[in-house]
Amino acid sequence: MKNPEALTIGKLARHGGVNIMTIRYYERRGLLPAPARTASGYRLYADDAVRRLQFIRQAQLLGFSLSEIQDLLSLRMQPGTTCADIRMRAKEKIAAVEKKIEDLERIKNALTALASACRGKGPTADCPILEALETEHST
Amino acid sequence: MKNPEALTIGKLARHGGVNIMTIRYYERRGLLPAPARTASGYRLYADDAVRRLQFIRQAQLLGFSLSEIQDLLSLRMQPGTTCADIRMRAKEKIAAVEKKIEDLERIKNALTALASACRGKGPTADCPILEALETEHST
DNA sequence: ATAAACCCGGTACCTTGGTATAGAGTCAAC
DNA sequence: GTTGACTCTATACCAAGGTACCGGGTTTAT
Repeated sequence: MKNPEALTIGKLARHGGVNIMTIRYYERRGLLPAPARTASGYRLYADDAVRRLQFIRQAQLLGFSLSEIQDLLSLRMQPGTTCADIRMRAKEKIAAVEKKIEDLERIKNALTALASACRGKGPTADCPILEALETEHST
Repeated sequence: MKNPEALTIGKLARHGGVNIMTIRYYERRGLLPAPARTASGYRLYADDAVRRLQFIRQAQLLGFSLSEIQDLLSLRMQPGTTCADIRMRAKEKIAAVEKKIEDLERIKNALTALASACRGKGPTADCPILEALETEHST
């Protein structure tokens, strides 16, 4: 290991704040390219692996699944892909997030209605929340 | 099968709009009590099984996990449990849902900012979305 | 020169909420 | 009296995103 910029898997992991196994997992999934190896088989990563890992982590934080990230990464590689293609993925994700928020709002409203119907006194036999759960009711 | 209110598993499944396997799965998980059996081993459900299945389905729609539903069901059984105990579960769930909504709002805002920074023109090399993903950035 | 720390591949395991398959037995109808 | 629909148990499999273990080899530091 004479190359000063080469990282072993452990260093890359610490750098990126992830587990070593996660890195190997990403490689198996095709999210990280297979790196160079030493004569004894140790993985050696160049600096761009750090950026790549960063990319994956950030995209995950923004709600992209690993498959979607794979898609973004391969889009980026393909010549002919434009900024508009990427932006479309972002817009789709925004729409999906908005839908999820709406679903959760509906759930929250239903739960709030139930909780406020319950005086919080008495035995469970009289609990309006439990009663409501036993009967069909469009959320 | 002489009991007019006894349901085979298939009928219960159709009644509740779930798969037969799902019912057996719920039984294994302890969400549905083990029903009576015919001499040949067929499950025979009474009417309350329909209500129980309903309960599970409704609670799921409100965002409760199967474990939480199990908790609700056993609470209901335990003498001494009050309406307030149930209401507390509902309030906790409301808080969890609110937190999830906040997380998603933050994600949505970050994505929206990225998408609006992207003019949607040019090659991916200049895409501000991809650039942003490669650099640390608190969402 | 030897112990500690690191890395290898392969496989199995975890969570959540189910679904599928196989091989066998049972029930109802014609 | 047999065909077809139904049910049984047990086991395996799915997505998603990892995590853990095992038995071994390697590198580094003292």
